Amino acid sequence: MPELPFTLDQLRILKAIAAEGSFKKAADLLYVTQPAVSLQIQNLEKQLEITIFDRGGRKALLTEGGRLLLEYCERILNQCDEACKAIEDLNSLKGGTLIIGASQTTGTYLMPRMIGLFRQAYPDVSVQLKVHSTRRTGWSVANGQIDLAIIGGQLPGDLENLLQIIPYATDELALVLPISHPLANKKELLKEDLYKLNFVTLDSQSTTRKVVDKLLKDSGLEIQRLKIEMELNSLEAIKNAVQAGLGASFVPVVSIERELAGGTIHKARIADLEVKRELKLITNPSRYTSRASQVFKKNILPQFASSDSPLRKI
Amino acid sequence: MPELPFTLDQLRILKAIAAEGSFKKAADLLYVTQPAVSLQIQNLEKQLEITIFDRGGRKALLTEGGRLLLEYCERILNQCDEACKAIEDLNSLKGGTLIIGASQTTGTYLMPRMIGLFRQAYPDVSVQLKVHSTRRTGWSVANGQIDLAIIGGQLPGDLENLLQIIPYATDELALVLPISHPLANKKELLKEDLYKLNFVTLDSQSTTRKVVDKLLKDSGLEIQRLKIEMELNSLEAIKNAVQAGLGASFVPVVSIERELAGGTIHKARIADLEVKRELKLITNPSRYTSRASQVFKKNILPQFASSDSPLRKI
DNA sequence: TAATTTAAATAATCTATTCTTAACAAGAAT
DNA sequence: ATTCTTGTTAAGAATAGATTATTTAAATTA
Repeated sequence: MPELPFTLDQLRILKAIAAEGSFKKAADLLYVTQPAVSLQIQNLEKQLEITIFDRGGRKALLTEGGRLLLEYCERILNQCDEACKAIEDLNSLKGGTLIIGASQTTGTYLMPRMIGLFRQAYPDVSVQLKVHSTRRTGWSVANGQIDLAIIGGQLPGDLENLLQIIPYATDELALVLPISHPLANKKELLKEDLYKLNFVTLDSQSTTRKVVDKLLKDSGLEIQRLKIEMELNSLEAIKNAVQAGLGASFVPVVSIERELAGGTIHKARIADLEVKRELKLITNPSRYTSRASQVFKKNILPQFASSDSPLRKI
Repeated sequence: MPELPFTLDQLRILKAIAAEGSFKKAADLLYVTQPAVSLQIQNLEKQLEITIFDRGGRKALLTEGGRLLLEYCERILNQCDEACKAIEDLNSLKGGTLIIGASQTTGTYLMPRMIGLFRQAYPDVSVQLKVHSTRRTGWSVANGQIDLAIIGGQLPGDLENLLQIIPYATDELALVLPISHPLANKKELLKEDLYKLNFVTLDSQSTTRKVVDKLLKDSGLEIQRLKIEMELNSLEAIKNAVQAGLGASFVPVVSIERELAGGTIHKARIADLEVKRELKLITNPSRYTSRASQVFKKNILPQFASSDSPLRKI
């Protein structure tokens, strides 16, 4: 290794001697014996080919070269201290960045509350939320652009092997009706009743739409027989449409908490059908897991998958 | 010794890996084996309690903590490089300061030319000239405020033991007369002639004045019989007075080179008297001698004590 | 899918640094 | 003069760090 002309230890000794004006006191300060200090300074002087201290008089005084070196020395040691502090902050979550991925739905209704809770606990960690399709989110986790993500859809097969996929909670896709709708009075509906409804849905590219279609199909419904009044591109739009009496829809329960509490929308129960999807936590097992990421996973996520939450814990 | 969480070598390795994207290449770059690199990074990660590199993929990629550390790392290493350069410059006389002491006379007539020569050779070394009394100059050398000095007077006894005093050159104190003076025509004068002259002298506190008085006394002259027309406080004033025909004076030859060359003043020869003093170089043997000081002493001084100079070399 | 290649981790050994203790020298204080 | 303090020198001990050899894991190639 092409040698550096000094070590940090030597610089620390230099600084201590300069401050104390004595080799002995510097040695005490650094908890080493005095010869160790002498030797290190001698090495330093030999390597730099300068004299650093005048040892003649009562005190050890810096020479011109010594003063010059000391200036740099202090700057270097300060930078070292700062580096240590920054790393400590990172370790104790007083700094750093956590990048979270989510789909449109979870990103809109779930993540804001989670992130709020996290930042309440760790206000010095900055959090970025990246809302993308399930597919793109998966890839971002795979190549490290995202620390962790929660997705509701199905990942492409090749990604499933690369990523760690942990079932996290069950998200019910509730059938909602306008409160004025005739069927809103019935205690329980049956699958058959769905054919009588007019639906307002997300557009067919949307993950949630695909999930709903698949689940309905899997449960034996003929989805082409369902009447779709209109396709909208956001859950908010759909909720407004439903509330305005334009039709029914399957929407994630997380998205209608406020409306249910306010009684502005009706959530129907279907006796012979339960439409639900699994929300999955995905991480990249082959990558470094930041402290912030670990904490988020361990402390924040469980609070949103408890029994009193609209999400059912698995 | 309370340990630092990292060494400069570790930082250099970190930087190399970050630059090359590979432990192996970093090892080659630093002329060490790959395990040495691995071990050092492992130590670094252990000591800082962070993961620095993602070793999973094809390239070694920095984690968030790694990037953070790298930033400081680069700053620290840059400072180290700068420190080395500054020290090198100092060693090669491309920097630094040389502080020279002198009495009024040498400071006025000798040092400016010496310093000029020195700065021609080493333009990057800044030179300070401190003109003080012999006594004060001596003390300044003793306590390190001055690197070296040339003095013409006598040092206090206690300083003589502390300092290294090297006879450097002989400075003749020439008797000068107005060119129109009757005695200016005589080839040689005798001591006795001095009693016939009117003198213009420096005031009695001046070192040069004291030296002249002492030398004349020692040579058997009755100095109280010498007629002093007036006392002035600078050699320039005296020279002007002599040239104006107001009287004679003993002045250092270094101070009248120009006048002699121009024929505006007459330097008399006294057959049975030689008034001369020794110019001495004083340094502090118990102190660090700067490179600039060494060079000044070795290369510059001799040029001013050569045979063709008004100063006679010893 | 197996085989080859490449990079990094691990383990054992050895070297070299750097510390400590001890003895010594030089100044300052008593 | 001698006593105390401070720094240097020298020799032995402890430790950190490097090397070689081997293993593991991932990626490229056949």
